[in-house]
Amino acid sequence: MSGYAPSEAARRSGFSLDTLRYYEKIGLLADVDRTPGGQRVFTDDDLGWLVLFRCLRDTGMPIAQMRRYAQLAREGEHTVDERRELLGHHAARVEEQMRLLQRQYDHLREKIRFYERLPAADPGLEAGHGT
Amino acid sequence: MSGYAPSEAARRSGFSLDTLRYYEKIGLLADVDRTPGGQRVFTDDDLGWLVLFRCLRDTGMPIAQMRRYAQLAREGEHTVDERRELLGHHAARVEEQMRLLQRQYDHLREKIRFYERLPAADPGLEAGHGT
DNA sequence: CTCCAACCTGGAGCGCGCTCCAGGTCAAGC
DNA sequence: GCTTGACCTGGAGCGCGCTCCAGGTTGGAG
Repeated sequence: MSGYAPSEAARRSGFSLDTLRYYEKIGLLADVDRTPGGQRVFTDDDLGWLVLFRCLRDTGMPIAQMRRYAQLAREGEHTVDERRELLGHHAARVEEQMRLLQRQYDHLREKIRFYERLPAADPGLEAGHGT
Repeated sequence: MSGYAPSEAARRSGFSLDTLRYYEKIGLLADVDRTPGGQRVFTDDDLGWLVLFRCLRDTGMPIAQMRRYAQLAREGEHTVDERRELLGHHAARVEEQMRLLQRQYDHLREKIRFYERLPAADPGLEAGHGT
């Protein structure tokens, strides 16, 4: 149920092996278990963290902030408020990001609609900036 | 109506002066007008391009692809199909990007809801991976 | 005519998030 | 016991998209 080889953890998390090692090196993942010989063994808990990191990364959180979150979580219960605030602020930024993306997507779609009306079009419609 | 100093173009486009020069250097903006003394003068058409570049950039298009688009547009009418296709493919990627962002945002919100139920909570609810 | 802020060029440097490499170790299957 | 593929470490390198710098020029205001 628990105890995954590095390659298995990579497969399950979708991060590369190098990225997993990198995340440990910079302190995102801490205290990863080892075999007596020194090879990593990832737990379900580690995989849970990786799911979270993927979520935060995909929503554009810089690694420094993920590190801060992870450190707070390791410090224990008394950092709960700060963690909630950190995630809350991030969520607000993501909302803004989504609005911007939607707006620019609409622009893009409009531009494409312009092209789609062209085939039957009069030359002379060229509306600047590359049509 | 037309003919903006660099600083004015920067203000209007939201790109820095350095970025404007960089975009010209790499061939995104081509044939920017100059004063006899060599200083740039941006036209409304240039600003139109910059609006487009901002749209593409904000939606995650790599610069190399913007360059390709701009070059096609400069080559004339016969590249219209390819340009439409390029934008269409990009739009599809953007849609995927929006879906992912939404999904991860939902995850994030769920995590935050967990924190918001904590204040009145029993200790012992700590659900791993940093709560 | 003088001043000075805005502009020019070529090229180096940076911040981010990995990714790759060399040279060595570990461990499961035969 | 041997082989071999997965794994280890430390550190260098990379791709992207700018950003900054030095050292010099321009051009409008007074």
